[in-house]
Amino acid sequence: MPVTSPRRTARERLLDAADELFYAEGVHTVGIDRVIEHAGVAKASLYTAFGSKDGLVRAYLQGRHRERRDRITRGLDRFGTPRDRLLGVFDLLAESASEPGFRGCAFYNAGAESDPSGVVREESTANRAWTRQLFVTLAREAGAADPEGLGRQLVVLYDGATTGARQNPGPEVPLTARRIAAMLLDTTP
Amino acid sequence: MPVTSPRRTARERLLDAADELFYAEGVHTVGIDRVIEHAGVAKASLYTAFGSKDGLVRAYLQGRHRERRDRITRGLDRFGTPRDRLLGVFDLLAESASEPGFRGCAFYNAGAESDPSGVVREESTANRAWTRQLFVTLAREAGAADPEGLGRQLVVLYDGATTGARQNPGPEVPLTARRIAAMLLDTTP
DNA sequence: GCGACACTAGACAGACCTGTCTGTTATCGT
DNA sequence: ACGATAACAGACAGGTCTGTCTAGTGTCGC
Repeated sequence: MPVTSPRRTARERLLDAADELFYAEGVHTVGIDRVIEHAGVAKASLYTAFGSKDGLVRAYLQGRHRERRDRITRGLDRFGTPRDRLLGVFDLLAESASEPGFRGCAFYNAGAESDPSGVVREESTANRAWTRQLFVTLAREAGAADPEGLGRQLVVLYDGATTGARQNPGPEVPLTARRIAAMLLDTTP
Repeated sequence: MPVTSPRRTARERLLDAADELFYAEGVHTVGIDRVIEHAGVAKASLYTAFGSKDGLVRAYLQGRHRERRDRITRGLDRFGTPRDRLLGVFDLLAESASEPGFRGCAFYNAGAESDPSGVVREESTANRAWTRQLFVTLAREAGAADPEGLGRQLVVLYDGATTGARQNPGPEVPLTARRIAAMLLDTTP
């Protein structure tokens, strides 16, 4: 098999289409037919690859989680000091929030109109747990006296920045959060 | 007519049912039939009173906005100093977030899975504008050097607290936001 | 008493949704 | 060459959704 498959598999195209449509319009609003049409794929291929719409939604959210993790961990490499790495999370959010098509947190959006039990909840808590742990770790590396407490505060800022940027796209809101985070770092060294 | 009407009108019962069901399960998830059944009302009554489901959604959001405004303005009366009044907004959120059935911001939840144009967007921006103005006013009364800037920061905290409390009900997250807000007030007097 | 009005009950249309099933075509390892 | 596998196209079933329409019921002012 070649390194880059000449023909993308149906599963990949489905996942790409789902990612695009689900994020832009919502997992509930977008129906199966829209996804398979956008992917150029037969309906049976979806059900052999993912089993159900729930399975596709789960794969979509898992992909969002993995991509977000990779983007952040890779993006933080460019920052030198622990302090800059911590604040860098907000810089990266400012970049994401400036890209066209930014619509806030995919997990929150998916969960807002789904029954709380089920696929969305699971993937959402996994994603949130990772974010929280990221901030705690960065706070510890930055020499915070209470890394757990500072991590909790940073999560509030991060959530607020994401929510605000959703209604108000652009880097402004995340950078406002970044400024508050910097103040937290400075006053509790 | 008596002061308290003996029989609640169909419109009122519909609005109550919509408020309960839409907030708990989402405007998109809950269908017309669920609402009229819960209200004990005929379908025609809904369409003569509100014209369409969109009309009912708009009335639901307007009611949420009005109730939230009243609860906050009334709730802030118990606080004395301008500083306490500003931080009191977070205390009130902590109380709301502790009530059973708290599910975060009704406007964000409704907007997460709706097309951006339309009813939800309009009511949502109205609600956000009011919140923002509230914080700017309170910041000014508290003697902030830059009320607009501080207001923006407080909105980020408020959004973060609401979002966090949705996934993690109880007073903890709003009180974390309150602590950060207090720090902002103290460091920029 | 009576007309206006608000409301109820429920059938119905037309659209859309998920999921299944049939049958056909193409590609690939052996 | 050939069987397995993957993917195609699309009809179909069964359900749910919004919104309309018909027809009947009660209540209130006058």
